[in-house]
Amino acid sequence: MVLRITNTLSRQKEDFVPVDPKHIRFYVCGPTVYDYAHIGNARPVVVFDVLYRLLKTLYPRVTYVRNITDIDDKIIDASQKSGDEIGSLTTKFAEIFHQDMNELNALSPDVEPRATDHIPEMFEMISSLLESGHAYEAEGHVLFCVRAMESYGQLSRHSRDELVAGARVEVAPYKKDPADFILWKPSTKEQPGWDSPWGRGRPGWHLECSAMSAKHLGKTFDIHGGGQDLIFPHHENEIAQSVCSHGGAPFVKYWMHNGYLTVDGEKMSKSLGNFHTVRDLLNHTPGEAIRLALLSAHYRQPIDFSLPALNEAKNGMDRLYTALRISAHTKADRILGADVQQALEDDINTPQAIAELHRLASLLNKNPNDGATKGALLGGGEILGLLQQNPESWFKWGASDIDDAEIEALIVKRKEARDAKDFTESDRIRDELAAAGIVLEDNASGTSWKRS
RNA sequence: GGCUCGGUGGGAGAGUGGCUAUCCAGAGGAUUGCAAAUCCUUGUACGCCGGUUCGAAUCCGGCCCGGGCCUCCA
Repeated sequence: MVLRITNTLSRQKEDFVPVDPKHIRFYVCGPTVYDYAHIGNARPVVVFDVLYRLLKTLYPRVTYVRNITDIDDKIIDASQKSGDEIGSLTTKFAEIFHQDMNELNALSPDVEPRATDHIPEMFEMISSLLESGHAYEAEGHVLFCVRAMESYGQLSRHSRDELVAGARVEVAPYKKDPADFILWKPSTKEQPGWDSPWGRGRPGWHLECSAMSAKHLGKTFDIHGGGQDLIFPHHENEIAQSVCSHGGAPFVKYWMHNGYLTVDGEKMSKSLGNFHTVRDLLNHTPGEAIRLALLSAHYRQPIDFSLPALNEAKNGMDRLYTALRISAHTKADRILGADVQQALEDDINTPQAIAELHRLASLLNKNPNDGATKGALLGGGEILGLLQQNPESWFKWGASDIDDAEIEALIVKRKEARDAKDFTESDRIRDELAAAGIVLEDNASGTSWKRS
């Protein structure tokens, strides 16, 4: 079986044929660091992390690039509101982003370029576009001229003529056509800026990804991912900039886009108050449960995120970890089973892969000494970025009024009561622990416990 | 209006031209001092109408309903 992925360019599932099978290169649009990451930001990170892990098992070398946008008008606004300098603001939120994504078991990309480190590359790209007649200067701005690109609109299937003809917002007076977009814009004295051949200013939003992907992956590379909402205009404009500044060289072979995340059935937004930051969720749910929730629907489907859904994901992880706990003394070598691999090779079908994990868990529950099954469960978990800790620490995760030593002491007391057939006392202790959120499980090897 | 993605059992959510998805919840049973966990058994399903086919929830056409995008957005 070969890897198959749905390519937004064709809207079809295609066999993945690498540009260079010895070296896979892919790029995902990363965060704009001006605030805490929300759960919607986490979805592409987690989804493309699974793709990254899969590619690494299939090919000898993979370079994964995910940028950090550290110059943007939203950042400027946040800086003015908070009074923090832009540099310290972006450093702070980039660090928070890293911590949060680490809690979700997302691997670091191989390269994590920052926009502000690539201003010279952006200059180069703008110059090239001006020279080739794909861009023009107007009132301190440099704009991409959509009319100069015959194939503009292919990814989003927008007709260039329609985009040129109609616009639903007021068109800036310096634009030749409403669909033209900014490559470089002037900065006031208060705004951050760089001296450029076109005056002091800052880059337009789309430019950085074109400049950074070319620098770190080359003009033509395999996969570019991001959220569905980036198809237009962001990715469409990336294609325009890259193709036109690279003499028509193909840009990206496979475009992948993850679906939207809603919260309680409604689009997440600050005004609706249904806004979950990853950090908030991590305060009362372990990262792997959040990760499972994000992977429980196929990446292209919309996913509704809610606290009950999150709780169900937690239960799902509990079930998988229970099988590992039952087989704790079984030696196993981690191995990626064929069923999990095939599920993921089929357009990253994570729900199918998770179902396979559950099948393996059932097998292991029936036969805890089966090292091969345990190895397959661990290996399948690994490629999904799940089951990365030992079961005991999983079940002891969380805070309660009672600490581990007290729990253990009460369990010893309960055992003494049970040995003496004093079930009134042993049940009283169990109830006391239950009231504190501790659930006991008696089994052949003794009593284990977990925080519920 | 243009583009686009969907409508599967109580809930979540895959998949396939004919064969149990899986998980949660429900029912019954095994096990247990009683539980918990686990195991076994178990009900209700593929929006509507046509067509192709020996056979369609799965392919084709039409219709109904819902979501998203159309220059802030993962």
